[in-house]
Amino acid sequence: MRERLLACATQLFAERGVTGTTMVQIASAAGVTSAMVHYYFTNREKLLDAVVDESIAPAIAFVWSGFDSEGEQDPHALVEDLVARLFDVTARMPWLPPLWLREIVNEGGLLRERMLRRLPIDQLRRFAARIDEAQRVGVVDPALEAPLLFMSIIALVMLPLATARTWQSALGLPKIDREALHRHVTALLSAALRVPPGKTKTPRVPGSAK
Amino acid sequence: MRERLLACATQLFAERGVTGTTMVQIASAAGVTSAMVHYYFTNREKLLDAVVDESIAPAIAFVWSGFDSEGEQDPHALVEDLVARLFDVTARMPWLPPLWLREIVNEGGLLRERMLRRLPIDQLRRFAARIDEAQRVGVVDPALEAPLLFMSIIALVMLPLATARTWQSALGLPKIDREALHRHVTALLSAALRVPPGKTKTPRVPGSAK
Amino acid sequence: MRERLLACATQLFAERGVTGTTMVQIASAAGVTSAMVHYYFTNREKLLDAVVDESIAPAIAFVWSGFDSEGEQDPHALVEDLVARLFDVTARMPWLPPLWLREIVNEGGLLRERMLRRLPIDQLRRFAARIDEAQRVGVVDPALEAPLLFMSIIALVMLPLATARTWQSALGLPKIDREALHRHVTALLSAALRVPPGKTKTPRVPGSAK
Amino acid sequence: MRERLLACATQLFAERGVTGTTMVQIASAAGVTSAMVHYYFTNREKLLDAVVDESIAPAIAFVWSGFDSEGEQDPHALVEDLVARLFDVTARMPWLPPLWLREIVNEGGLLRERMLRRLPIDQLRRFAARIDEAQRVGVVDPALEAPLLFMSIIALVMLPLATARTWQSALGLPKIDREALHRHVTALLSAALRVPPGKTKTPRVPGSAK
DNA sequence: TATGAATGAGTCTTCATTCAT
DNA sequence: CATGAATGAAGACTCATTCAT
Repeated sequence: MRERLLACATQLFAERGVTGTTMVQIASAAGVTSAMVHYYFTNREKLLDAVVDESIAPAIAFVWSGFDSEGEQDPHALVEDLVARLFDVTARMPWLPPLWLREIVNEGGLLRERMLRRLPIDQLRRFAARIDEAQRVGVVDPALEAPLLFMSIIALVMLPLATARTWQSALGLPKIDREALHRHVTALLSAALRVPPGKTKTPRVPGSAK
Repeated sequence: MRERLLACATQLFAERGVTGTTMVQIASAAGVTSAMVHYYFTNREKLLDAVVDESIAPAIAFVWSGFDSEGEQDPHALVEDLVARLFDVTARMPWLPPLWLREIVNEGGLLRERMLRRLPIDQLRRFAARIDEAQRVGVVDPALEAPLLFMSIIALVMLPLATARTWQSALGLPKIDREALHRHVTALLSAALRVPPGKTKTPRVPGSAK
Repeated sequence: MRERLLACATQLFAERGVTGTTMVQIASAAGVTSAMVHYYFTNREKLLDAVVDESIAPAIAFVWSGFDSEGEQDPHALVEDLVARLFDVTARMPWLPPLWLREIVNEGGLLRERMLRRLPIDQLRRFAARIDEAQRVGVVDPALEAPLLFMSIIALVMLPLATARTWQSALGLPKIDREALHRHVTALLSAALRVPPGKTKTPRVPGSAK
Repeated sequence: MRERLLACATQLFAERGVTGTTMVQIASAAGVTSAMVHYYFTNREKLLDAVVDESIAPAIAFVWSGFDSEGEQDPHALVEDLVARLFDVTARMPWLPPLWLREIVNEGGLLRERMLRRLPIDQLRRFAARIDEAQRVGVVDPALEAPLLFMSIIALVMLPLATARTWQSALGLPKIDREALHRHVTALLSAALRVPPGKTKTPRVPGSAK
């Protein structure tokens, strides 16, 4: 029952936003009384904690899993892998993109504070560091801002996925196809990382010269 | 007073979300009673209408202004111009990115329905068409999905801007610098559009052969 | 303007009840702002006073006018005259019956207290006294309760007139015709007053015997 | 609790009118919070529905009960019976007369629409038809308007009962005595129905002549 | 006279929360 | 575990009233 309620809460938070979802709605989505939600989570606040800890955090952890272990990795493969993991996790948890955009990324998002503490800051920093190094080595276009790249990746994947089914189709535009989006983002990013022909220069790897 | 209230409403909607903002909050942000908000807007619904019509729609219109007139334009310049306009408008209206992300792009956003009717669908479609043609002509990397490109641009610019001041700085990461972001996005997109060296082929312009 | 507002107020009070009518409604019915109503009447309370004093009281006074002067009068003619005056006044002031029923006769009516002070109690009492005497003299059926007769008359005339146009017609019953109602009430009352054949006895007028 | 609230609501509606009664008043009359009224009735509108359906309609139904079954009935006895039932029901439900007058009979009454659908129109029509026939047969004074008679009866009984305790006593007139009123109305009506001596003629029963 | 702007109190309604069962 | 009954606080909205212009 507890998981059921948690799932319903997560789902509804993604659909209607946290502020827009009442305890009764969550309860009746799970087929029980709102008193049950209090029985299991005591509080609205504690329910939000649970959603962050038990729904969102694991999803994020998955995205970064495998980043650590794979010691020296080609930055291109690294990014490609990251994108793949994002598509993987959002396929299994379609509530992630809207929830992420609305309640975590956004200023004033209600899950933000809670999520901040759980973000893999170290990994984010290491990711930026690795890109930066790749730029210095001349494997990645130095025009990019290494610290901003991760957010760009997130944006490219998550935002289109967060726009509901109705969005594009309502405009008469083609519905977003996950496959197409995956190809599109991968193409876009790999082209963006690539060092432009003219700029190719001897990598200024520290110690490489002499 | 009316404009003042509208500005406060827009601002608060961006900060706390539409559902998270009460009439009293809007009123007292403007230094008046909540009754005044009803005096000028009659309704919460009508207030939302006004925010869409008078705050958001003009901002969006600006982004697309100048798209029509400039008949035949190089797609690279086109994209660059679009990005520039996005940075221009968000500099003057910093509430736009969070509001856009939370209440318009997102599934279940409360301004969504209202905004859908006012979106420049024709221009969106023409933009996609122009990219598509540029791909056929061989001026833009054919690996990209033309209909998705616009959303990618929006995502790359808006999402980082929507993450509040606290976001990155809280992580110990460098605060997002608009200038840096502009350079970053421009670099990323121009690299992405560029046709990769190997792929360069004779443009298959319809009717050009024979 | 003052009279205009008073007329609108009276009309609306009759249509929607006093509690159901707002100052703004009255004002806009007269084509002005609600501030004007306060300008002329200072208060909602004072407006009610004015409606009672200047709209209702005169109407009631008219009903009783001519009762005093006509010294000794046949009770049958007296009742017939009363009914006639009721039909006369309600023809000119169609708002009277609903207002009377809802706000004056009824327990908790908002104009009640105010009207009580202005009711021609003396005349009511004299009317009852005269009927009573007529019963003792044997000109009116002694089975009737003299003190209740006046209210019966009011009821027979006012209540049907207070039922709006829609009432009877909505039921598929014939719309109430003032002429028919007048005939009906007159017939009903004159038959009711008449001393039944068998009961006719020598009038027990005090002092008449000897 | 639900019945308690319903009773309080009905009572207060009768005393102060529907518009003049707030949810809080009803709630605190029952010793609970206004939220409870919403708990049981969801809505003010639905509360009004409930009052009509569960308080008023049954009372009205009782008045007409026994009208159908008694096949051929003397119109005089019929009217007498109707009056008796009206006195019966109002003795048990003293809120009926004021509520009836203010909110159902009156133009703009708030329970009107709701009650219209539940009125025993057929019976009203059959009642008029029966009186009409009695007039043709010569058993009832033909000067009366058959379709108006029912309303006259209602008026004669309900209006005096609706005038609160304070009404007559405030005027120094004797308080209305139910017994006296019953006798008075019965006497008045039976005299009114009776065919006047002179007019007695051979009933023009269809088919009786020849 | 007449208005528009402004307010404070009050009304209906919703919702998180509690608690006895 | 699960519910129904109950509450208090808050939110949207209305309305009488005031006042400067």
